[in-house]
Amino acid sequence: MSYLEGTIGYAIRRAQMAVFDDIFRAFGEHKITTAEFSVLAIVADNPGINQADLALSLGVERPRMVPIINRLEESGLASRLVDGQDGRTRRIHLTRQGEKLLEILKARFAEHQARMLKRLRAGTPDGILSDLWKLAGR
Amino acid sequence: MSYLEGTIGYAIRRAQMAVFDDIFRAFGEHKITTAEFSVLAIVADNPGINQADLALSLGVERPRMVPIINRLEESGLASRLVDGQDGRTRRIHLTRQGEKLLEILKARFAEHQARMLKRLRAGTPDGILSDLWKLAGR
DNA sequence: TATTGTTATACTCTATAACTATA
DNA sequence: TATAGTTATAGAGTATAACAATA
Repeated sequence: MSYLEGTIGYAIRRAQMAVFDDIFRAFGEHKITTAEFSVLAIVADNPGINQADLALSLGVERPRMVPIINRLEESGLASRLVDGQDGRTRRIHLTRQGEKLLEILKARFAEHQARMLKRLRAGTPDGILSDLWKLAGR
Repeated sequence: MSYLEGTIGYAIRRAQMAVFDDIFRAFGEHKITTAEFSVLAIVADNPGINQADLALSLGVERPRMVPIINRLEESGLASRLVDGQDGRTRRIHLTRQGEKLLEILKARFAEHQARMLKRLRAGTPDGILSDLWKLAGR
């Protein structure tokens, strides 16, 4: 094992590349990014959440939300609703179509996660580095 | 734990964000990116490696190497040497300065990795998800 | 003054395709 | 034809700063 392969930083990067690749393939024809999927999932669990809180949940800055929610809105998956009490905040909800798509994506995601857990079960358990490299597909 | 927090994909993204953040802070005033550090480390272990093989090692496309090695060369950390036998390939070597900086960065990196391993040892061991969230700092 | 959402801007990371020089 | 490196280009993803509307 090279120096780099013994570092958590490098191993986690390679693992994330492989995991995200598998998710993207799992979503297939729906062409939904992991960021969009995350927003759909959070909104489903927190109907009416605003964009600032969404950004906080995802650990990104507020402006990041604008293009993501724009695209979800344009695709008819989510909607912005101006709050009755506070005209500044937009409350995000899933449309019926968004809820339906999320169910499909969650099923695909479950298959993906099962594949990843299967990789982890392969070989002998041996700590985080070994786990990360298993996720990376090695 | 929310639906998203139970997914490997989301946990690994948050973990990578936290790990890379810690590395960047560890490198501090040297302002070296993880990609540059990776190249320095691979070249140190494989003096004379060419750019195509570097790209292969890192799992990125060849054009990615150009700006990275440009910057290392401009900073006086690495050098391109046209191969004597094959005029197409450039053999990458570290300069004395590059070797010296790499030693410093490796020391900083060791402290970083110790911090990460300390996080992993916190609490009860409970599989990859728990490990990833520990890396993420939660 | 402070906050929500937005716009403007820029920078990094990344890939693909096409080019050049060599083989 | 094929390969190594490069250039050109484009598209994500991200952040910061400044703005408009609202509180």
